[in-house]
Amino acid sequence: MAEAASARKPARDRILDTAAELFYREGIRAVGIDTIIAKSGVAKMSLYRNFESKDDLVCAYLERSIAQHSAWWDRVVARHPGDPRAQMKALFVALAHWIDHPKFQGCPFTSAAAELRDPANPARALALTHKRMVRDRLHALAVAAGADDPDRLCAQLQLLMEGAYAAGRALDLGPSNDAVASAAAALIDGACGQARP
Amino acid sequence: MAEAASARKPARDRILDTAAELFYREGIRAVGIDTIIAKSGVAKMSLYRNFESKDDLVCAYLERSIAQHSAWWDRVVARHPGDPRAQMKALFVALAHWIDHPKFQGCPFTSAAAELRDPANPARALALTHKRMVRDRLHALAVAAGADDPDRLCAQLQLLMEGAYAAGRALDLGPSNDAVASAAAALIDGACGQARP
DNA sequence: ACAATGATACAGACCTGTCTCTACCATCGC
DNA sequence: GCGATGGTAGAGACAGGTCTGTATCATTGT
Repeated sequence: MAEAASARKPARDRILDTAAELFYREGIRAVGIDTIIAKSGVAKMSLYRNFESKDDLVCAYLERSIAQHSAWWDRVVARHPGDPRAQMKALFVALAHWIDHPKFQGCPFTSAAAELRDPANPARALALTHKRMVRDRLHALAVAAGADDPDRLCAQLQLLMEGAYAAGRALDLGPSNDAVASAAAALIDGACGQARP
Repeated sequence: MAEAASARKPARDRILDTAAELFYREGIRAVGIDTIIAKSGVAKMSLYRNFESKDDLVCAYLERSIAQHSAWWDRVVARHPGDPRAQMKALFVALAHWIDHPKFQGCPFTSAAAELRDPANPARALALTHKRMVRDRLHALAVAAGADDPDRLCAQLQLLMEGAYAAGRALDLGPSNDAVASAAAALIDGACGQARP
């Protein structure tokens, strides 16, 4: 009776799962509607009954990715309650691990913004809004850690974060995970003085 | 007798100029052949007589960009002969300026790699080869500057470089130019000990 | 019987690449 | 001098494919 889990899920979920995997792995513009419906075993009308358009599907994909990223961030931060400096460092260690994952293909939001240049594209707006949210979170951590210049530390760390995404498998620049965490630690320690361990 | 310079240039140059501007500003996949020939005032057959295919044109665009980037690098480095530490820092200061230029739209090679995911695509290969060349150059500078761990410093600096490209206008993360140069200086000085000024 | 879904055909737009035809202009034979 | 010739380039039609999105019909599970 019970089939494979994927077939039991409602059509909308199967579509979104397939679209997310393909969009991330092969790019948004490179993946057509026909490919998505073929790979998810769904009728085209089931897709267009659940999503207004491809753009709408792309937005749903990005929104789900934002939620996943946010949950990941919360999980990492929760491992060092009350210690913002350790939280920041842990984020970069976790990022380094994610970059080494075989399925890693760069930052989905940066890639989406690179593919969708039209400033009016709602998917692009989603990606940019997310980046701004990450910056705000980093900034709050920098303030909490007592950085001498939180703005600067926050900007530096986001540069590093973006660089780590870009230089990972997306550009296959070899093992850079060590460099990510060490550079972040150097910048954090340098900016927070030697106050409170 | 003498017309505008643009009209006097041979067709191939006009095509390449137009394609480079459009590819960089709007993305490679977003710009079609018809747009290029319309904007450069050239016949379609003139394009296909000078370039085998669109892929070939994309490769020519990237090759020219590589040459321009290489010349830019040489110019910056030449300002501090025999002083690799100053050369590295100057590269990041120059990069910060370039990021603030109104026409800046991210790293053309990173964008190309994000748009062209097929590993067999020759344009993608060009972009990745160029990134590797940049790393080698950075590595040579790190060695010449007497870094304690040149591999690590080189990796960190390239992370920073990629991050600066990604976090610039491409993601409009506000003024980060100061952060780029200061982070680079902090990493360089930290890695080179306090030896030779 | 009914609602959701699969399958498929189709319309309209766009994209790459080919083909034909014409115009211009420099060079060469005479 | 001067007309013929050949190379370069503009204009536009066209073929073949792909993409998004719609409409129609069959199927299945309850």
